[in-house]
Amino acid sequence: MKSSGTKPQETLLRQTLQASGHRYTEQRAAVFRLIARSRVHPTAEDVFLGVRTEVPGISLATVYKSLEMLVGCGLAKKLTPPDGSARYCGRMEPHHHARCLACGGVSDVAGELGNLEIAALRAQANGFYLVGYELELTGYCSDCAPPMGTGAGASSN
Amino acid sequence: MKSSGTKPQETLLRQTLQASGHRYTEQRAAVFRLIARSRVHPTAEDVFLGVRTEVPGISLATVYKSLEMLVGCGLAKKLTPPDGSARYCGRMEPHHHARCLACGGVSDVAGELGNLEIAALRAQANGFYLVGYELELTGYCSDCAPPMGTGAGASSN
DNA sequence: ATCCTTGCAAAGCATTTGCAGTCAC
DNA sequence: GTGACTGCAAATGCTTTGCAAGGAT
Repeated sequence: MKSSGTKPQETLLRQTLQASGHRYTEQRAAVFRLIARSRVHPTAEDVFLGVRTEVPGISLATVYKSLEMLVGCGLAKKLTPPDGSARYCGRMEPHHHARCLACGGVSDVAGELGNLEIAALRAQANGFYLVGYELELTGYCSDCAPPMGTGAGASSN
Repeated sequence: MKSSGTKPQETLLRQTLQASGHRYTEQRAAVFRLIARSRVHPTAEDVFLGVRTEVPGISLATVYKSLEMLVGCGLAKKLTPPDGSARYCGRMEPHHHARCLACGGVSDVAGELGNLEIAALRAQANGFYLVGYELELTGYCSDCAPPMGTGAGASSN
């Protein structure tokens, strides 16, 4: 195995923090590592519990502050389910989110909207300057059976 | 002008409530009317303040209960911005939501995802049974200038 | 040495809940 | 008449904040 003294991920964090006038700390690094690695969109509390194994003394307030700072720097994204607490996403490649109506879990779906679709949206969104988008799919994950004979249909609101 | 003693909107509400085993009350009707008519995605508090002009004695708790019930019946939709409080949407035609990064306002954008796009999502969402979706656009509304020379780009996460 | 960050505990909000009286059915 | 709904107020739970001590640059 090859080990480099400094992981590229850490370098990215250092540089991004510096660029936005923030300092690199053990706590922020640990929070970043955890959400970047996680695939389950942890809540702030999840991150807190997870990070405590690496940084035993960290406080929940620090986790909140770190998460918001990462979001501000573009290193994480905040998901806000209609129920319960906010969830964070550290994988920054373009993808959508699929939320299960039964178990509440949120999983990632690869892909992004096509250019035609985007162009159509721009045209419709009269006068709105489009910067980004967030597509959340709702339905039932493979572990949760749909409530029988549901007519397959996808409706926006 | 032609006036019918009972408005079609009220009938819809009555029937939907009955169908799901709930009762028709003045408070619920007022809440429903307000969000069905509103174009600004009011918060629970907004609804509370607005409905009080029609039903002076209504309480905030009742507004919350009514809103959640309407969402449960499919007569309203709940939007959960990453900041602040939940917003409700009573216009049920397919459309997207555009949230302004400057003023925080949410406006509607007509349209729905194309069938090709949906099919692609289904294919990607391996094992996920798709029921619906919610597309939120982020950017700057016509009243708020974008922070100058921003490279036009739309990125999902 | 400077000033940003941390950790703690308390505060702040939005939302929910328990309960007795009231109302729709 | 019965059971659901309302209004009130207290409770809950997530998130934020103030401040003194500690750490990064």
